[in-house]
Amino acid sequence: MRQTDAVALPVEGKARRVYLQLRDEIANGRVRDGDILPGESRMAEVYGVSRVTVRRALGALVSDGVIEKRVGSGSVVTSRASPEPLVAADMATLIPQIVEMGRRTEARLLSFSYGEAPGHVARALDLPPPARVQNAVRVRLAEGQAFSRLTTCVPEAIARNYSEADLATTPLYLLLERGGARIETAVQKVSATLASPDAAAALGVADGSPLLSVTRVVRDAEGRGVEHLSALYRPDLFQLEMSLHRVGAGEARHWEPVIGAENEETVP
Amino acid sequence: MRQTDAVALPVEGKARRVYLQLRDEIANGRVRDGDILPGESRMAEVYGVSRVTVRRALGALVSDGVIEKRVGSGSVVTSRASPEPLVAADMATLIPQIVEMGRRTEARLLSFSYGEAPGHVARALDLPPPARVQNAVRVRLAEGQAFSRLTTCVPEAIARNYSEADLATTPLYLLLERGGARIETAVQKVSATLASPDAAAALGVADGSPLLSVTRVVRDAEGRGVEHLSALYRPDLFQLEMSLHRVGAGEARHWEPVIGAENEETVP
DNA sequence: GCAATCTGTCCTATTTACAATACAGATAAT
DNA sequence: ATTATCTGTATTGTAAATAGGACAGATTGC
Repeated sequence: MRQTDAVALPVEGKARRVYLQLRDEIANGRVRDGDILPGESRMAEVYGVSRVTVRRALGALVSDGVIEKRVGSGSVVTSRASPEPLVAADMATLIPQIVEMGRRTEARLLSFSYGEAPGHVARALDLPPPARVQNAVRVRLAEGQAFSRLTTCVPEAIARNYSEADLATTPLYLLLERGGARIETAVQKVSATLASPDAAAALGVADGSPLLSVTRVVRDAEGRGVEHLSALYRPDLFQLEMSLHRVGAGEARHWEPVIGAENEETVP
Repeated sequence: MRQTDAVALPVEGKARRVYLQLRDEIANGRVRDGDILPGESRMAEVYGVSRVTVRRALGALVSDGVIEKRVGSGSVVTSRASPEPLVAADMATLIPQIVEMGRRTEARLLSFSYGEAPGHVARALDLPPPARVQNAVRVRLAEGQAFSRLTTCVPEAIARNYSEADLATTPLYLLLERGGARIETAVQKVSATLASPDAAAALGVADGSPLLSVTRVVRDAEGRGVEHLSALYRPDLFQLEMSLHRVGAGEARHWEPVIGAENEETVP
C-alpha cells in the first residue's frame, strides 16, 4: 500500500530540515533504491548538525518506510521509496484535462461559498472594490491519494449561472461559456511554496513540505477576469511535463514546444 | 530597496506553525489587505502558544513584508503583500528566452569537472554503467542577486568538443551542435523541492526554503542523451509563465499555448 | 584474522525554545 | 482626560533540542 500515513510531525526544529531534505532527495531519485546512505557521522558533518539530530531524522524516515537501517552496514533506501509520480500533466494541454496516465482521478469538494474577494484575487481579476466571488476548494485524488488542492474564485455575476451540482458534473469552462462568458485568454504562473497546515492536511503531507504552485488567471474577450485559480500539487505525486523540439536552421535554430500530446510516458 | 534579505524561513519549531498559518491566511485572502490582526495576546491564546512565539512569527512576516506593526494600534496586512518576481520566463519559449536573458543577467561558474555520472543522470540519459560526464554548476544573477542554480551533465565524448572558455561565451546548444550533436528533442519536468545546504548557500536562502525545480533531458536525432540539466530557482525572484488562448468551437473548444512571445513582462 | 566502518546506546554540558509575567509607552475611542 | 488595547521590552524559570563525546556490537572488505 502506498504511504498515506500523513505522518503528522515526526520531527521538529533542526532535525526536520534534515528529514525533509533527505526525503526529498530520495523522492527525486538523486539517491537510488538500494543505495546506501553515507554514515550518520558523515551526514552530521554535511548538514552541520550533531549525530543525534541526524538519527532523529533517519528515525522518522524509517517509520515512514522510506529507508531501512542495518546495523554495522548502514542505511539503505527501501525499494518502494521512489515511485514515479502518479500523475503528470503536459503543460501544453494542462487546462482541458489532466493527462490521466491510465489512471483514474477523482475530485472532492472541500468548501463552497460566496463572499468578498480576497485582495490579491480582486487585483488579479481587476475587480472593483466591493467584489463578491464564488469560492470553491477542491482536492483531486489519484488512487485514493490526494495530489492537488485547487482554490477557485469566480465573480459572483458569472458564477450564479450554474449551480454547485453542475460543478460536479461538467467542466468549469463549459459552464462558464454556457453562462455567456467568452473565455479567451489565460496566464499561468508556476512557482514553489511550502505546505501550510491546512494545505498539508488536505494533501496528506507534513507542514512545510515543498509544493508545486500554479496560479492561473482567466479572462474573457473584453479582458475581464473570469476565474482565478490557485493550485497546489504534491511534487512526489504530480509533475508538469513538456516536450520541446529543435527547429529551424543556422542562426534561427531554436526550441519550440510540442503541442500535440505524445504521451510515451514510462510508468513501470 | 528590494528585500534580498535571504532569511526566507526565520522561524523554526512551534513559531513556524504560526508563521505558516498566518502567511497562508493572508495569501488566501481570509484576511484582507489593510485589515488589522487580533492582538498578540489573543493570538497566543488562539494558537495555544506564548506571546513570545507569536511575536517571532509576526517578526518573520514583517521581514517578509507581508504585515506591518504599529505600536499601540496593532499589526496590519501590507497592501503589497505579494511583490512581483524579478525575472520571469515564458514556459513556451523557456530555453531561448533564458539565452536572451543572458544579456540582462549574469552567469557565474561555480564548478567544472569531469567524473562519473550520478546514478539518476546515467539512467535519464540511458548511459552505459561506466559513463563519464562533464559536470558544470552555474548560478545566474539578476541585479547581483542569484536567482537560479544550474547543474548540467554532458557525456564526455560530446563535451570534449568544446572548452571551458567556449562555455562562457557561446550558448551551450550551439556548442553541442557545432560539435556534431544533432539535437532534436527535450523533455522538461517541473517540480518543487527544498533547498539543500549547498543550494541554499548558492542562492542566498535559508536551508529548507522552497525552490522551483526544472529537470531537462535533451536528446539527439538518434535518441541518445546529450545533456541533463537540473535547475533550481528562487520562487520569490523567478517564475515560469505561460499564456494560453481558447480556440476551436463547440465540443472541440480547448486551450492552446501561445508560442510567439508577447513579452509585456515588467522588469523594473 | 584484522582493520575499517557503521549502527545502537548511554552519557553530560550547552544552547535554544518556550511559557508566564510584569511594566512602560503609544494609540485610539469615549 | 480617561480608559482600554496594543506593541515594545525585560525577566525568570522550565523543558526540550542539540552538541560532542565514548564505547560495545555488527558487518563488510581485505
